[in-house]
Amino acid sequence: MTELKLAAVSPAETEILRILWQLKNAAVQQVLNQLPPDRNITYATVQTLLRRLEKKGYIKHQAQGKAYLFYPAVKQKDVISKKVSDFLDRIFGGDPVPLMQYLAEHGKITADDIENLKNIINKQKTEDK
Amino acid sequence: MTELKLAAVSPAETEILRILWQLKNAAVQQVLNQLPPDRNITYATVQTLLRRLEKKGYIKHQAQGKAYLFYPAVKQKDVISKKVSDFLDRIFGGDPVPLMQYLAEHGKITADDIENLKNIINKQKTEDK
DNA sequence: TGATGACTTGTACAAATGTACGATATACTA
DNA sequence: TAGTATATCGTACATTTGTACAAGTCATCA
Repeated sequence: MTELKLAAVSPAETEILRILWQLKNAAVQQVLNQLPPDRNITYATVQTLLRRLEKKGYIKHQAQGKAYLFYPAVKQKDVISKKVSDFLDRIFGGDPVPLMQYLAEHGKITADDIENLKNIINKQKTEDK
Repeated sequence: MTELKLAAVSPAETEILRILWQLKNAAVQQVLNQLPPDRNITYATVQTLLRRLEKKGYIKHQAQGKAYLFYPAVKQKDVISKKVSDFLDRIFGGDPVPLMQYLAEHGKITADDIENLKNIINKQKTEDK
């Protein structure tokens, strides 16, 4: 249970962080390219977001020639954990079931996905923490 | 597909709105009581949040003696739809599966819940929009 | 070597957010 | 009817957030 004692990640920052996790590491430009086409945002803005994430301690960077290569400094799981739990509290009072339901109804979830979930929770019952 | 053309609901506002949906209608004090005990927030703050929600068009009120009785003016489904989809985009690039997975792993989901989900998606296949 | 272009740094700034105080109005009680 | 508790209203205010320009820097190419 690694507690995250860092300043909160804002929504826009989360978006950037997600891309960094995905690419492992990236320069400003690469992050920008990875954003959805309809996401109108400039190079400068992405840069600011990265700077802020670094200041908050979520990412680090290393020089790579002229540019900086940014990379995550925190475990994805920890950040997601906090984000999801906050989100759940706010919108469903903490109960995950309605969210699952919502996703099943509107989230392009397949029967296979459900099968996998079943396996996940079965495995957990086995481990029986 | 009712488009919500209202100003975005902030996280703190969402929390209040959720309680209003739950109680159908409530005065400031009742909303305050419904908040988690560890949620340190004053009467005045809840009041401000309610005022903002009303200004944004998400709730309305009617006088009830000295106090106001607030009640939702938008469908829960519409707000949740937008919130979840934004959240998903930011944190998982829009893919609902990782979130489902996360919930299954950490979300106190039971085998029965999964069974219900299966029914939901099966029914959808049937409707086959 | 000097210009070109890609980068970083410094800075800005309006709007949104979270939080709440003080003043005023009002219903109820003794 | 006067006092008390309870509400609303007007305001405030520090931060955070989203977004971005302009100036300075440095590697590379012609």
